[in-house]
Amino acid sequence: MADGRVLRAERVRERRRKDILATSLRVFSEQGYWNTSITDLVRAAGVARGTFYLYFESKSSIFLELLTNLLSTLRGAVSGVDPSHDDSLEEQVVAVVTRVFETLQQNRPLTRIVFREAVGLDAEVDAQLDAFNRELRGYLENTIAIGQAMGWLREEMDRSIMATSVLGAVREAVLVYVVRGKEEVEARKVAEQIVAFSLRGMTA
Amino acid sequence: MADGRVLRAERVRERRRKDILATSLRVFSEQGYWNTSITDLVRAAGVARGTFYLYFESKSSIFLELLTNLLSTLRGAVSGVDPSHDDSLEEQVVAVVTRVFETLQQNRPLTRIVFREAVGLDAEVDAQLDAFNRELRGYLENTIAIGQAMGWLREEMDRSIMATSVLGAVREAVLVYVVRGKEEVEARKVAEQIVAFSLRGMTA
Amino acid sequence: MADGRVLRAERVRERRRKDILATSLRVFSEQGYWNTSITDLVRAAGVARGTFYLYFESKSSIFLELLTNLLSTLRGAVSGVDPSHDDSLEEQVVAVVTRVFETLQQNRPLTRIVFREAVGLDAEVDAQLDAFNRELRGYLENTIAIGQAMGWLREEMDRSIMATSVLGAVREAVLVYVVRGKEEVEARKVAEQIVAFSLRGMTA
Amino acid sequence: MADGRVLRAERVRERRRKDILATSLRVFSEQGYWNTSITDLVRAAGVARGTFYLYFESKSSIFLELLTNLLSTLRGAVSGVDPSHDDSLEEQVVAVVTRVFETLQQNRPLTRIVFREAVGLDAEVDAQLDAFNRELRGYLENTIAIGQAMGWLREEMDRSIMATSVLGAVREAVLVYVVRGKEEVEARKVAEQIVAFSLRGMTA
DNA sequence: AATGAATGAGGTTTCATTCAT
DNA sequence: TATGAATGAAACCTCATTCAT
Repeated sequence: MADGRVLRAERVRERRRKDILATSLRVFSEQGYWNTSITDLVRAAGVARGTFYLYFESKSSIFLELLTNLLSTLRGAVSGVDPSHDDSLEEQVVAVVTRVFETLQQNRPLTRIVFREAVGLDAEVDAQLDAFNRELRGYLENTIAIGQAMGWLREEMDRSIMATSVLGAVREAVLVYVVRGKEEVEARKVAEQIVAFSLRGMTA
Repeated sequence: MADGRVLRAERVRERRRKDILATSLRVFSEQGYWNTSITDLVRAAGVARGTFYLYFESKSSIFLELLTNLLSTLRGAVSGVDPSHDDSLEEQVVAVVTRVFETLQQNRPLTRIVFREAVGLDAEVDAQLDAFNRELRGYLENTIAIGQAMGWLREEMDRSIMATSVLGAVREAVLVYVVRGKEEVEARKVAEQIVAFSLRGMTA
Repeated sequence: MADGRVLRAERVRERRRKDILATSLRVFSEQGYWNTSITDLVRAAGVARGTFYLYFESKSSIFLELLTNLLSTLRGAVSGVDPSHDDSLEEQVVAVVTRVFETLQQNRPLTRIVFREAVGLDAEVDAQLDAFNRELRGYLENTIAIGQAMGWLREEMDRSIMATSVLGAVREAVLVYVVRGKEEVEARKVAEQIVAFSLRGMTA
Repeated sequence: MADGRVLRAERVRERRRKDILATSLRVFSEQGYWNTSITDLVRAAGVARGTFYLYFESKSSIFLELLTNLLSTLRGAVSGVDPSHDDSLEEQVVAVVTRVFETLQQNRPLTRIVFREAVGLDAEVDAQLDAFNRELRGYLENTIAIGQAMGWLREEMDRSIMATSVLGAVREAVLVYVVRGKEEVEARKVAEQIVAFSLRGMTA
């Protein structure tokens, strides 16, 4: 009995937390982080000022939580390539880029904020983003190294430049087609083209 | 006589304006836009609070001016390719990217702010950035169109994706080597590699 | 049966009330009234916030109750002198002061708070303190009047001043030896000296 | 010219500071420190909230300043006794007590707050009060030592108790006649009686 | 009776901008 | 023109108290 009550309370609490997170996300994405006040957040969530602080420590902490969620979802979308896999390496890379793209498409508001103004917001936020960027570059350089070892990718090209270029191409595509773009594009198609571009370039 | 006085006053005025702009740029780049107060700016410039408002309308307007300066310098660095020119098209593109890169290297503090937190700061700032981005994409798509017309670049690839990828590759390189990087890299070398990557891809 | 249940509930209730009072006293004395929050009190008592309000009306009311307890204990320690008693008047006064001193020593935490910050806390608290102070002065002036009537104390001295001085001497001793002092002093010895001082002064 | 302007501004500034101090003192003494908000202070002073912070760091800092003022005035009123002086020692002590009393009478609102709620308000405030109390006791014990050396005061009495009792008598008199009392009493008369009490006691 | 989530008034402080000098 | 004191809206956050469960 008592347990039932406690459990239910727990669920309600969790639900309320999610609500505040969700409405805050919306408000942040509409107004931008710096132009959003705690007042805006609580008004949107329909709770009292104090209630906000019952669930979150501060404005930056709720943002950090939103960011952490996105990054962890993204980490799930990124997986290493496997030369012994049935699929070709190119197909595997296309699959990863597609998943990343889809993940971001499914989290457009959040993607929008993170891409627009996450940088320089807060020391902890910066640290998380830096860490994620390092992970991404590490993953990319590693993948490129495998490709080079297999004789698939050119040996003479600087790995750092290649990783940078690929990352930039993907990032810009996200900016153009997810953050700025109005209508949704087909993730797989974009991914295929970016990968084709990255592998074979533009020359005929 | 009076004219001399007026002229001199004009020069003094112009000089002071430049001073405030320069010190504000430094402070913004050190602390970030949102963490910088008018107090910080006037203290750094050594003028009174009121004086600041004699020269600039508001905190966001001085930032807008700094941004406008950078964008106009960048516009100068970007020039169209000319098929009838002596230099090869690739050489011309490398030259443009090199100039852009060098320009940003020479304006590191400003580049840093613009890349980190210019977005979402203010409607006018956003508009300027959007316009510039559109210009860049337009220039790129145009260049690609020329390349395709000459049979130099693949016909079957989506121009928008190509423009996006190239722009992203350059932007990321700026982020990595100018904004984040500690030591200065050789602009020409980076440009050559990005262009090589973009034209011929990574595959052997 | 039912009666037994009711009685037991009553006892539990009383016990819990005492618990909250006791832990609150400790917390108040450690942190001071104004630096103590209801959160501190309920955390220390191990009850829910709402429970606190089942037993006490407000933060100031629990303090008032603590104060009332101390004052009523103190009232018990103060008793009138009796000229027809076997003990000398001086001995009787020494006994009273000793008892007061001991009472306060036994309630150091409470004494500490009352002496430090009871004043200006709340209208009702102020009223209680005023009433007690008036009682004390009344008792003292009365005792002095008896002494004067018996020819024991000087006629020409202002009774109000004498009462004030004695009260102040005792109060300061409490401040120095109970509130501020680390180690416990012997109540009787202090009492004897204060009385000696008050009766015969410092001159040789 | 410029100097005149600067000087005048300085004076205005100083005047405004004094104004805020004076009205704050009044409000504190009327409502008590803890029941007074910055809003109360600025409303009473007729300045904007921000203006307050132009002159004072915080609520506790303005209180600290008021306290420091009173303590420094009091320090001026307390001076050592001099056995070789023409006036008798008793007369000298009476003079000191009178001056202290008068000083406090002239600063009734401030005296009221300090006596009522200065303790436990803030670490720095506590430190100042502690230091002053130690000074007072030191001065008193020293004076008593001189009296004992001259054979004027009893040797067998504990100096600490004597100092405590005298200090308490004076403090209580201040409480009764300055802090609580409605009409002003004659400082000299009270001082004479307290000193008489302290020197020769109450017995006939 | 007991709980603790929710409330919202009110706290202190900051800061972009104005304006009298 | 230059100054910097003054402004006051609005920021973030706390906490005594209430109330649905």
